[in-house]
Amino acid sequence: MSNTSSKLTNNQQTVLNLLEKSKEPLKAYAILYDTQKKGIKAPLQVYRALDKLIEIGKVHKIESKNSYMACEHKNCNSSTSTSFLICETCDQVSELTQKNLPSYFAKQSEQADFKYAKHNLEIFGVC
Amino acid sequence: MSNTSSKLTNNQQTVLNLLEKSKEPLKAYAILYDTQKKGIKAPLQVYRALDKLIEIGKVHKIESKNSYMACEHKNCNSSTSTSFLICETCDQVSELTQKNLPSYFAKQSEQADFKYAKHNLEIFGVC
DNA sequence: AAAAAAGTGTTATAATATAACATATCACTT
DNA sequence: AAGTGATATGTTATATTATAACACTTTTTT
Repeated sequence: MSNTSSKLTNNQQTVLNLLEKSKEPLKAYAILYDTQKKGIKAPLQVYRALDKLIEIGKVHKIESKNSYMACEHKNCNSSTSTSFLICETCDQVSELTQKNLPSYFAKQSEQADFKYAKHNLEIFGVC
Repeated sequence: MSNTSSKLTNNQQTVLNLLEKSKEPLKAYAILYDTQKKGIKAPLQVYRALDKLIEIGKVHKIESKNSYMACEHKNCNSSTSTSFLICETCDQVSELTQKNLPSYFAKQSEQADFKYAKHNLEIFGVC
């Protein structure tokens, strides 16, 4: 079965629903706490759901915060590059949607003899 | 005393020396292990040294790898933005030195009604 | 020398994440 | 519809990463 059409399992859907309702990124153990009533009982169940959701591009990890957020883009189905705007005042995170970032970074990388594959960009500031 | 002229303490110098010798970024507990002969015995000693070194800009954290590396730039004394080229083949990490990245990101951010302050960029590929 | 600031050493513990394994479910082929 | 392989689950235990708290020491400034 291809990733892009995969139906989510119960645990995956439970975690995704929670993340989609949240205004800020959530930490794994916060997700665990908030999904206990839905039958998720152990960290591994959360991490496994997150792994899959990240793999299919529905969720991104914000590395500098060890937090996870639902992808804001409709029908996203890739888990490659990510670009975030992280508000240091209100903790909200939004995605920067710049189609040309990869090519820009590819060019910059090339000047350093480096072959660009993907990136993670975290911009901090105030929204 | 100003940060820029601060002499390092023994623990700080020990950790910095190790990072400067290393070809790849090191994890905190690897640093701990490698500095035991120099008298560093507990995780906190490592983390405290790292905190200070990061604060004065001598060390950067690579968030996606929970690893730390010495800054490659001479006389670096700031701990603001960081930009890395991370080789997925050999695990080496180098810093991208692009003076114009901050202004580029500031411009991109502005288009999303976001006030840029600093950034962390991690580019993955092959060196 | 006194006071303030920064760093140390130590123990304990918090927070984040994965290993291992037995079982169950899914979805495709025949 | 049964067999098969891939994927997901539930569970316990444990690994990895990082900080809290506290008494003490050293350094810097006054």
